[in-house]
Amino acid sequence: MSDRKISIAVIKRLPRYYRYLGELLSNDVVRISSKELSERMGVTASQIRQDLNNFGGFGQQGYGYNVEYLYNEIGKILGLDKKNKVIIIGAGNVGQALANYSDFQKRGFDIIGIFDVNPAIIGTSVRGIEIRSMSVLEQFMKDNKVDIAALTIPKEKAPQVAADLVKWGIRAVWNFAPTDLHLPPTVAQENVHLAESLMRLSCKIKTMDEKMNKEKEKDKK
Amino acid sequence: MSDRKISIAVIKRLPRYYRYLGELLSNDVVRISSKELSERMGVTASQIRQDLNNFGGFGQQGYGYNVEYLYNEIGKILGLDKKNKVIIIGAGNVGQALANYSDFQKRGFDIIGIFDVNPAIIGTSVRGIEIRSMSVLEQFMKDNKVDIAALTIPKEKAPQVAADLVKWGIRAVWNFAPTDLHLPPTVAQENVHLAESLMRLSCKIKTMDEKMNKEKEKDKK
DNA sequence: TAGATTGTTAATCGATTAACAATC
DNA sequence: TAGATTGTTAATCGATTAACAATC
Repeated sequence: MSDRKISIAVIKRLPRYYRYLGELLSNDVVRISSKELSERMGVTASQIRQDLNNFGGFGQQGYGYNVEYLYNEIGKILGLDKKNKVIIIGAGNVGQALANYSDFQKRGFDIIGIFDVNPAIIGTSVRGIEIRSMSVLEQFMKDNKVDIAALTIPKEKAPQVAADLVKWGIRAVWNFAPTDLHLPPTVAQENVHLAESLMRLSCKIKTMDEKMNKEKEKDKK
Repeated sequence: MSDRKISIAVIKRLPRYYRYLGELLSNDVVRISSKELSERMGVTASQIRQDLNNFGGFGQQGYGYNVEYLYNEIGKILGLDKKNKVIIIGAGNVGQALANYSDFQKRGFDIIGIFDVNPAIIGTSVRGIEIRSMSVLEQFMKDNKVDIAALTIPKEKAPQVAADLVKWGIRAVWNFAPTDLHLPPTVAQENVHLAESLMRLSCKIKTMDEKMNKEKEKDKK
């Protein structure tokens, strides 16, 4: 099997393929060619074939790709064929939003615990999951094989909590705190930095303004 | 001035520079060299100099960069020197989380309206902002110069609402719905696809497992 | 068999890194 | 002036696209 190292660029695109294939599947489309998929997705057919070939030949010459098969194979690559146990650290607005987001459960991500330091909410429930005290987190980690921790806590606390989680055997950190965590290379990491996303959006508005101004100037001449 | 087209790769990195410079600034650091910044951020000094030079010479040979000046200049590039008016479409969990996130206000993003279709919550307030009916959105857009709309609504409704917003003059869409919006090239767009981020995380766990298994096999020999 | 479409190699493009002259 | 560090050009690297032989 492939010793090829899958580039981060390819991994970034996989969930989007998965989403499009899921839609095709629910529309009862049986087969699709890289050309047709490329037109729907707005990418090149070449890229699709190149990407998929990183994982082995999923298609068939003269036919294309079987939608259901390809959907399932990409699901396996993404690790969606087995359950992941998730805990949420920080039951603020974002933490509660994650807990309430049913799509995650559907994809095999089971939220098995929510933790917070605020005594006012410890003991209450979100979606049937009790909010526990941070003081019982270590014991909880010993009792449960937790895969993923979503960090929705203030940036000041995030590095220490992340270090503790690593010590207690976490396998992946989904970081919503606006700071960079320095995790060992054995622990997977994904950052969701909403403030940065919003700044990029603002930056893009500015770029567009300038582009339009330039075009106006050109029109004048 | 520069006719250079700023690549999307550079724009993606700018908010992170901005964050690090903000931290240096609050630690009263006056000047910094690309070398020192590169060590803190885990990127090459070459890349920092290359990136910053897209926008003109912010540094000084033999000295480095003035932290406050550079911070403000990048802020301007990101469009943070002027206020942005933001509305939130969809007052569910994510919409409410955004409304409650005070960091945005600090950076000049003013949330001036929240909209929803649910009669049970229309009229109530989040952070002092009244939740309005979607039926008054068109009039609201006429009365207010809205820059950015955060879409935190189900994916089925997102394309139509986005099209309406474009018609009514929105300048940028911050899309949280798990679907691709096809906006005209004059409207800026940023997608936050949480489910995709979580899948990538799961994929990375898998990749690490395989890597570790391979190393174990090697150790056996 | 003829047509279609993949898998894969080669060519191109763009982004990152290295190197160094310019200059504070 | 000597040392430091930028701005910028050149070299390298990796990712994307094009092309086409293999094959269903």
